Amino acid sequence: MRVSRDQVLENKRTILAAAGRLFRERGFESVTVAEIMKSAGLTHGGFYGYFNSKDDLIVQALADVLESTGDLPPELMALADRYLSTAHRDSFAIGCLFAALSSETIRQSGAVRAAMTAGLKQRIVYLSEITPGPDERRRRRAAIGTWAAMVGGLILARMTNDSELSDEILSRVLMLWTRSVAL
Amino acid sequence: MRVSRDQVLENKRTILAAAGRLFRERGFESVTVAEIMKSAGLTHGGFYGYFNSKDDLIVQALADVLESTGDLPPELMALADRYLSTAHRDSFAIGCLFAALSSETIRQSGAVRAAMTAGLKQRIVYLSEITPGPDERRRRRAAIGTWAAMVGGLILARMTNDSELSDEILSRVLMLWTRSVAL
DNA sequence: TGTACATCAGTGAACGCGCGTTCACTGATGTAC
DNA sequence: TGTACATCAGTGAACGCGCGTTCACTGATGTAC
Repeated sequence: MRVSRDQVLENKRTILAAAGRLFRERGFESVTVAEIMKSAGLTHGGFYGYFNSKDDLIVQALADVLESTGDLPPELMALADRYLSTAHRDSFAIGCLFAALSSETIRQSGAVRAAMTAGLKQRIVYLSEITPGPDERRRRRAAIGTWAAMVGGLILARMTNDSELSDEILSRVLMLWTRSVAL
Repeated sequence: MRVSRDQVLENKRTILAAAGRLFRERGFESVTVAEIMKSAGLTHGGFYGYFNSKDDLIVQALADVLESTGDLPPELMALADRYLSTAHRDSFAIGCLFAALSSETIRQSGAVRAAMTAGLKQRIVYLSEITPGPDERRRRRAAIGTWAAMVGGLILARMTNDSELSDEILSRVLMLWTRSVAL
């Protein structure tokens, strides 16, 4: 059942996208290779034609998600508004990789952590650019603080099973640093 | 090989402490029941005399860690200084539960998430008390923002495998909100 | 352009292995007299 | 207080099950003429 070369390329993209979604939804460990392949419309046996191991897939899937950042708002308020929205909180599968997988990444291989680190650096640079401030050092410092608060807020809002507290965390984190940016 | 009732109570404490350490170090899934029991000086077969399941142990171990908060500094600066220290970043096993397990907790059972939520509420209340501010609403809002930034900062600092960036995140998050508190 | 063969992407059964959980057994602790 | 028996915490072998990974096979694609 050989398929065309174009089909191979498309299959790889499909597998990576499925893995990116599933990992964010359920974490690295509980998602199986067979599930990912099925989600991509294939059987598990073909997996090792595309990747050396599950770990190899994780690295490539993370890089894939981090590269295709989608449409980031070019303005800080809009970005924070969207990032700290209940919609983002409730959509793991297509949401922020850091909020979904950060504490699991800690225990992954060096290659996985390197992929996440590269993405983190990109985001800090991007945030620095759209953050107001008198000079680059202070803009970068503010950007790191903002990013930490947003990621931490989203993670805590997702962690709790008390929906009222969850909403409160999102809105208060947003409110708090909105004011500090306005200063 | 029956043991005394006092020994039973002590064994349970030992098991919970070992589980608390191991889970923070390596996550819920990759730590095995046998490992936990061995770490407590017992064999795995005895596990189900103490707990109904691994999930039951997770719930109890989290509650155990969250109750024995240890010695929290009564002053905000000291707390943040310690929380965002490189020492805390590098000691998973005895460090903050939220930074170590937050994104894994999201996928756990309702009972596990409830245990973490209770701990989260306690911390927010405690932080509100030691946070300066004109009224309670604003102190609580500041406390939630501070906590989000601290947890997020620690998680991102642990996630990256670039030690320079990691140090930078810790120090800049600390610096940033130190200034906002001082305002 | 059409045909014959070589290549190789995908299939699905099978493999080890490790894990959570169960269970018959052991022997020290607790109890009744 | 001392003795005889019942209890039950702990042991370690065994069980299913699911997972990552391998492999012989299939048949459509790509290539050489």
